[in-house]
Amino acid sequence: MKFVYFGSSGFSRVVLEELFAQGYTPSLIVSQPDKPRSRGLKVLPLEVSMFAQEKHFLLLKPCSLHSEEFIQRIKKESAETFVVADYGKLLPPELLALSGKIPIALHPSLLPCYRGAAPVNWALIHGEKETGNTVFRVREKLDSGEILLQERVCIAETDNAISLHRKLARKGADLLIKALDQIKRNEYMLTAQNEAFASFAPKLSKKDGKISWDADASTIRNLIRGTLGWPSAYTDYKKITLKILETQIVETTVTQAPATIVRIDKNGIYVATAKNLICIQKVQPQGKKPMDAYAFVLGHNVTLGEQFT
RNA sequence: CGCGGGGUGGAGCAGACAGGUAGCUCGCAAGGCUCAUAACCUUGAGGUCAGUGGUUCAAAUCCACUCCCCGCAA
Repeated sequence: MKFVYFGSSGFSRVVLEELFAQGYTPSLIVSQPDKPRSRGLKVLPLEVSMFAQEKHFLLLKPCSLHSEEFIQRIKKESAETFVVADYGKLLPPELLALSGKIPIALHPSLLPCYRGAAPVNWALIHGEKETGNTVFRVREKLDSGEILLQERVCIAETDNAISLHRKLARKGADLLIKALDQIKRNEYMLTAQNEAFASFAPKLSKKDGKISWDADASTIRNLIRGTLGWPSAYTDYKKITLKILETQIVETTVTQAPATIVRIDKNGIYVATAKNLICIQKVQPQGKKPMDAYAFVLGHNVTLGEQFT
């Protein structure tokens, strides 16, 4: 079936790779324009664009989805459907109208929960035990269209934002394929979302990664899991900003003030929280590569009783 | 030319400003102590100090250039 793929991020790239691996190749890929990113003002293509270039797919990177030129180009494509996965912009009605059959999108949450830009991160931050994928009909309003297919996915205790994104992207591709086959045969069911249960998972910002040691250990650990990759959870030790990458909870009675280092051994740095200890196992100091927390201790004379800020 | 940190035995760091024997905390190896241990004690191996050129009697250290890694910002 001929379809146009809209996507831009790393998550979207994995989905696209899976579709490609299983023989579902879009006739055209639409990604976002290259943007200056990373240090040094370099203009780099986004993940989906890079994949498209590697595989020599037709690729468009329109600045505006409303432009006459772009609309005409899509019209000419006369695709049977559109597949959207983390494109990052809403598709305007005049564009959606160009999809032969219904346009569909993949969203890595159990809609109507966690609509928006960062559903996977927020599910982890909230300590959810379960999330999922939803394939829905693209409507003008964000993540609000009728549901075609939905699949539940367990969140493991060891999952983090990176592993869960990857897991959901792979499973999501399978779900999209199922939906594409249904659309092809005109054998799909649309179920309206229950607006009463809708919730929103907004884009994260750097501030969201700041650790409050006043919270309990599991809340802190969930933040660390949910923000891994970007923006990452961080705290300050003396003048150094530390990203906290891996932790473990140690259930015990805490007598020291939150943020106090109460124990150090080869497993890492044990820090007091409002409830239980959290053992920091892996960190990344600013300007450095990720390292074992104990390695950081060795080089920086970390001592008991010191506090993170 | 967006801002900034960094590259020193296997790991993390000090030494650099005020050039002059390669240092610290670990790890590793061998031995000892111990009921025992990730504890303690002895001893040991392991470095062209990212690279190239320059200054100098002498460069990890000063100067110039190059390569690589990372944080912020976007």
